[in-house]
Amino acid sequence: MAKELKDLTKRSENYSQWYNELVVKADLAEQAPVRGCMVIKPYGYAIWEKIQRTLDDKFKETGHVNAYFPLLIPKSYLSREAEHVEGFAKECAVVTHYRLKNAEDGSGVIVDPAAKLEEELIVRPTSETIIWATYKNWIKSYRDLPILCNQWANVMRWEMRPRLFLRTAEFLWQEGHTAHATREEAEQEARRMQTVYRDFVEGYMAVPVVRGVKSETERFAGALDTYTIESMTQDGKALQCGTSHFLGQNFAKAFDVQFVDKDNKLDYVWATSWGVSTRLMGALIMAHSDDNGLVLPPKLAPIQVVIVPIYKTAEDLEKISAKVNVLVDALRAKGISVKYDDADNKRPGFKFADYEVKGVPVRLALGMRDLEAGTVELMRRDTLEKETVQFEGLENTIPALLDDIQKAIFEKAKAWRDSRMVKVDSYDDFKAQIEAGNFVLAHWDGTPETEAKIKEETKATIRCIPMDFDTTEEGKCVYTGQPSHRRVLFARSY
RNA sequence: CGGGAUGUAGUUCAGUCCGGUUAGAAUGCCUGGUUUGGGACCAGGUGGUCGAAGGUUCGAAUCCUUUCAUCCCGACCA
Repeated sequence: MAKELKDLTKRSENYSQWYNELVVKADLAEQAPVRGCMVIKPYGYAIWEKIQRTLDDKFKETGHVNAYFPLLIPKSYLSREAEHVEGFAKECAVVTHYRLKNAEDGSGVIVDPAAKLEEELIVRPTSETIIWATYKNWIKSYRDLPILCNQWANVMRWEMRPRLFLRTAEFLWQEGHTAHATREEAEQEARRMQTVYRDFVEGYMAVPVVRGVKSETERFAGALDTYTIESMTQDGKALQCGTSHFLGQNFAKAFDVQFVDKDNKLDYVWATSWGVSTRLMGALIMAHSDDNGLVLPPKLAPIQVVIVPIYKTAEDLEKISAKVNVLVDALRAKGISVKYDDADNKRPGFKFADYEVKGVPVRLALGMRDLEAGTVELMRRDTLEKETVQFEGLENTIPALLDDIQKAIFEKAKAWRDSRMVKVDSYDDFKAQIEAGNFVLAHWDGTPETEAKIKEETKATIRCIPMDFDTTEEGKCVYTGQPSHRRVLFARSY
């Protein structure tokens, strides 16, 4: 580990390459020796764990419980809901056999043809089908409702073009699946989880998002409504960070899940499903990082403060350590994650660069000069500003500094995103603004045909109909000139 | 699955057009020493069945055929 770590491609030169290099050099993940799959390395996983833990708490607060359903789904389940199959069939991995054997010519193991499965099994691309086949047995009466389950799991979608964190054949996620007695309650649940996601992504990841509802074509396969939160990457594309679906009674009907209501009438259950994945890591990286590497919001940084000693002799190091250890204990007592890197086999300059690539929010450097003057050099990763401050009292100022960095990162990302969200009223302007990498608010006649034409001609899709700000306004479709009652958000996307 | 490119050391690549000593560089890694306030330096060392299979040839990283894999641009997608 050394020079190879840094020397990132500049973001402006080749965004994809910069992103890939950053993921690898920041030690977050790497390509697995399996097609389209990813190894999440300990440092990357530490961030994911923080995301997991925080979200899981939010789910519990909103009354949800965790459960686990099988990885393998009988093929026939998938075909129960017509739209659902159509959406996922093309990207499913299929298990056809259950045994290997040694090849007779000694060339290794082969699939045993005698062990062919009667019915093939699908590696879950999502769990609606297996879960609804299970819920059928759990639900008889309105007294069994609502069911508010979540599962943390891996899923597999045989994607054509994998990209670390953003799109891999296998990914980790969380999928909530709820069952309700009434339509209103289910719709409310779907919207509630969308706001849970928004609050998390903005509050913890410091990534600003546009909350909205998907157009018919962009909807989840089998949903009546898909609610989304969309973030912006630094190359001006939209990234779907989380989705929450109102599934209506589609799955209940497909899996025959009926319950007896208070009036002793039989009805189908109302459903939602919602999820976020390790793609959030991609959103995080693409929202904040700079040419020096990752920039992590303090709330998710595995290491919030790193301390680097600068010394010549073992005695010097001892003196520095004695002083630093007191601070380390004081900070840890306040719940701050601190690393004192006194490793003797790397030089300070190397450590500086290394922790910069890894996005550690605050760095303290302490040498003999500081020891005599009672000072310390403090650098914040988001601005890269260095200043020499008094050592005494640091344990009191650092928590506030971390809060400050958290806010600053969000504000910076938001200001930048806002500056790239433009209203557009002509198709020429529309094309120019999309080409420039902006989010475009434009009138649309509401038809899938127009949506498809625009996508074909500009590669821009409707990301959502925004919900957090009012876009209601009379106007004319930017493409057809037909009347429109509100603007919708267009962008190119990942 | 269409269009383009590339497979040579852990990594990034040179060498391939025009076949010919023992296949190179940088970087990493290991050892020793000097260093240490922004990615150290010197010396020595380790490391490659040239993606795989077949063919042409006295001789193949280099030419031919087949195949596999990866990357980029599309289509698909959290």
